[in-house]
Amino acid sequence: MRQTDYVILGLLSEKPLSGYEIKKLIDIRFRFFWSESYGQIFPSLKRLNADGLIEYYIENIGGRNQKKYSVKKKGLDALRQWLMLPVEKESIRIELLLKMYFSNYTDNETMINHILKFETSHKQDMMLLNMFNSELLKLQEDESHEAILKVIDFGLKVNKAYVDWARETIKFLEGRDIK
Amino acid sequence: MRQTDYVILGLLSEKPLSGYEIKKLIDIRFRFFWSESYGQIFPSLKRLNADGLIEYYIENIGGRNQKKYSVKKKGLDALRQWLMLPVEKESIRIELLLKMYFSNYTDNETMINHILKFETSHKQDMMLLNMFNSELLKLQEDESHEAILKVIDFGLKVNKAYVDWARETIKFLEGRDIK
DNA sequence: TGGCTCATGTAATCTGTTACATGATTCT
DNA sequence: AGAATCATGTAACAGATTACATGAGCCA
Repeated sequence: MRQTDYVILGLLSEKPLSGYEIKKLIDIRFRFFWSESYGQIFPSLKRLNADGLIEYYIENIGGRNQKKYSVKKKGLDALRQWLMLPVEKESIRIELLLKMYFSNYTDNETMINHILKFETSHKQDMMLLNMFNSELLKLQEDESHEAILKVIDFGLKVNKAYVDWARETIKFLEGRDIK
Repeated sequence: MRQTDYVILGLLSEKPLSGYEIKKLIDIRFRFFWSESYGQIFPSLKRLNADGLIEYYIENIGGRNQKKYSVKKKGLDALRQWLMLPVEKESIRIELLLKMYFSNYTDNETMINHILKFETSHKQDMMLLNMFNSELLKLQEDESHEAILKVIDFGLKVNKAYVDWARETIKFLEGRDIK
C-alpha cells in the first residue's frame, strides 16, 4: 500500500468515482499540495480491486461507459489505519528558490520574470481556493466540511506567503536595477 | 543534465566541495525547499566530471582523504544557461493535508497529535532560518548575500504560515473536543 | 575496544511521469 | 468532417530512496 492507494480510498469514501474522475478531483482540489498521474491511478485501482479493498460496476452515462469504483469495508479499515499512522515528512521541491539562491550568475531581469510567473500562478491558486471556499460555505449543510475548510485555509495562508514574497522580491530586484 | 546536476554546479560555484559536504549543505541550507540523497549526488559528480564540467583533487585533512570538486568554465556556462531556462513547476506533497482532508474517518486526538508534530518541526525550521539569517547579517560583507537573504525570507514567511495554521487548527480541534 | 562520525560509492528497489494506443461521444 | 473531450489503460523511461559495503579516524 502506497500513498496513492490511500488518496484513492479517501476520495472513494465520499462517493463512487471512475479513474478519470479521481484524476480530475486531485488536479483541482488537491492541486496545491498533491498530484497523481494516470500511470499511478489506474494500476492502483487495479491492485485495490484485486485485493478486495474496492469494487466497481460499469455505469453508462449518455452512451459513455464508466468504471465506477466504490470502497468496501476492508478499504475503509485500511484508510482508518493509515490515518493513525505517523505523517510522512512532506516533500517539497521549489526550483525557483534554487535559482534565486544562485542568481548572482544571472541578471535581474531574468529573475524578475521567473518570479512574476510564480506570482501569477499562485494568485490563480488563491482565486481557485477562494471560489472553492465560498462554494462550501454556501452549502452550509452543517455536515462537517470543517476539515476541508481547514485544508483550504492552509492553501490560502501559504499561497499568500508566496505572493507576498514574490511582490517584495520583485520590488527589491527592480530597485536594484535602477542603481 | 538534471536538476541535481545544477544544484551541485551552483554549490561548487561558491567553493570546492566533496560529495559528503554537498549532501550536508543541501540538508542544512536547502532543507525547507530541496533534498538530495547520496544515490543522486555521487553518480551526478561522476557524470559531471566525465563530461568536463567539474574537476577534483584529493585533499588530505587530518589524515582523512576527501575528493574536492570544483567547477570548470564549462560547468559555469551550463549553470548560467539553466538559470535562464523557465522555472519548473514546484512539486509539493503534504501528507498531513491529505489526512486532514479525510479526518472525519479518525478522531480529533489523532489529528491534533499529527498537527503538533508538524508545528514543532516547522518551529524548528524557523529557528534554524533565523540563525542562518543573523549569521549572514553579521558578515555584512556588502558582497551580495542579498539573494540568499531573500531565500531565507521565503522560508520564514512560509514556515510562519505553517505554524500559524497549525496553532489555529489545533485550537479549533480542541474546541470541538469539549463539546 | 567499540561505537560514532567522516567519507565514498553502488545495486536494488520503488515511485512517478510521459508518451502512446485505443475508441467512443460531443461540439463546432 | 474534424477537433476536443471523455475514458481506460500500459510500457518505457526517468528520478529518487534505501540499504548495504567498505574503510579510516576520533572519542569515551
